[in-house]
Amino acid sequence: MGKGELTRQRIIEEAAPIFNQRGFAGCSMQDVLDATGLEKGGVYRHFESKEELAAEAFRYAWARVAKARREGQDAIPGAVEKLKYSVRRFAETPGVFPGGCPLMNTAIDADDGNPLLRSLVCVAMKEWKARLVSIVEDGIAEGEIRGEVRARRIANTIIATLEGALMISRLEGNRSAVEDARESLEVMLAGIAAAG
Amino acid sequence: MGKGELTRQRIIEEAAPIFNQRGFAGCSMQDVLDATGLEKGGVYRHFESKEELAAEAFRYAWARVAKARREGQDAIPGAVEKLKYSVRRFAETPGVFPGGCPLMNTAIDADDGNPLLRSLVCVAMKEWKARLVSIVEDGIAEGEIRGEVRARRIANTIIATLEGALMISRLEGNRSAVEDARESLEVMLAGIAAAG
DNA sequence: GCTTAAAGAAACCGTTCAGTCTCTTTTTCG
DNA sequence: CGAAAAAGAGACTGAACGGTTTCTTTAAGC
Repeated sequence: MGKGELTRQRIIEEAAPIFNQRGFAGCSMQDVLDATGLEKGGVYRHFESKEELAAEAFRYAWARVAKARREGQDAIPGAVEKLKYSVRRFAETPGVFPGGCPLMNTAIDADDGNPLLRSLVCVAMKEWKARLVSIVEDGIAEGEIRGEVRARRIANTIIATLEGALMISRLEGNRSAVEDARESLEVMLAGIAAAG
Repeated sequence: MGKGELTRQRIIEEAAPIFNQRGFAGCSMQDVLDATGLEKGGVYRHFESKEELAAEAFRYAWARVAKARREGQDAIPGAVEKLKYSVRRFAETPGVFPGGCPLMNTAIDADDGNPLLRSLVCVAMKEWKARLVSIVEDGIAEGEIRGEVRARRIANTIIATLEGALMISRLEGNRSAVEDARESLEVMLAGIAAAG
């Protein structure tokens, strides 16, 4: 990797927390210059616009967060246990990235404009949901989860409850909401397991 | 109400949807001028800063949304039924106000800055949660809800799930997430009722 | 209807915005 | 080491920013 690529990556890594904390409109290029110590020319050599930088910053932030949340999940046996682990893992890592969840932040920030960022969030959401759906469907196929359980409903509920709880927790400055969400989701997940 | 008060109110009503859609930093005073048809002097006579206008706009937007969600709730008998009604009502009115839920939007927009807006959101959240907690506690007192149920956990879960689902639904452009959230919450609420 | 105060228009302020361009410095590679 | 290419500094552009001020118009109270 040449020096240029290295600088480009460094800009993304420095800019990502700022964009995540202040949003696209709330983060100026001057903020990025201050954070990186570069000048305009140094940044605009690597990105042709603020939007492109914001898009790369989101990609980076989401990759970091998604990886942290996924960590250790593959080793967990059983669909219900895997889902419970996902929930627990989310509740245990509310502060992996400065500014909260990039998915939620960018979704709210871009849902009434900025088609590029919006489409990136859409893809990220689809992937996360697909991962959860696939775990549920595996569990149904294995006879571990009751057949009438609707996988999409479970996935939507897990994502919604966790993300909503994170919003509350960040607003209130404590972890009670994510902990409560975790407990409620565990009860729900216990309820989808097949009898016996 | 004099003409001045009327104009002030009109500015708030016209500005609120824009702030809710684009966020504080993403909405310029020029946008407000365009929406109201007024000039700078006409707006700044009634508000001493953009922040004050944004605060009033949030107050207005949240009052409108909260009222719509609360509508008809008092007439519902029984704690569990009241909670179910709240959930159903939320799921039925995802688009009461342009730009989605002002509580979530402003929470995300202001959680890393803007203390004034942040504090207003905090109060709104506290009130909503207290309302739900009080319904659950009433249900426990009446023997309708099991005594070991933790009211705060129920309230946090309902708010988190609904708000998170609304975020997903708005991102995806359909109602499936809020419908799934409603179903899951109804199952949870059925589960807190006392046996018999 | 006249007077007075409120309301609004519009020019204006300094600052910051995203983005461009030129020129210098630093790599990189033969 | 030396030449070519890449990287970065930093001045500059014009537009948009939030906010102020002055002056004109409109509405309200007697």
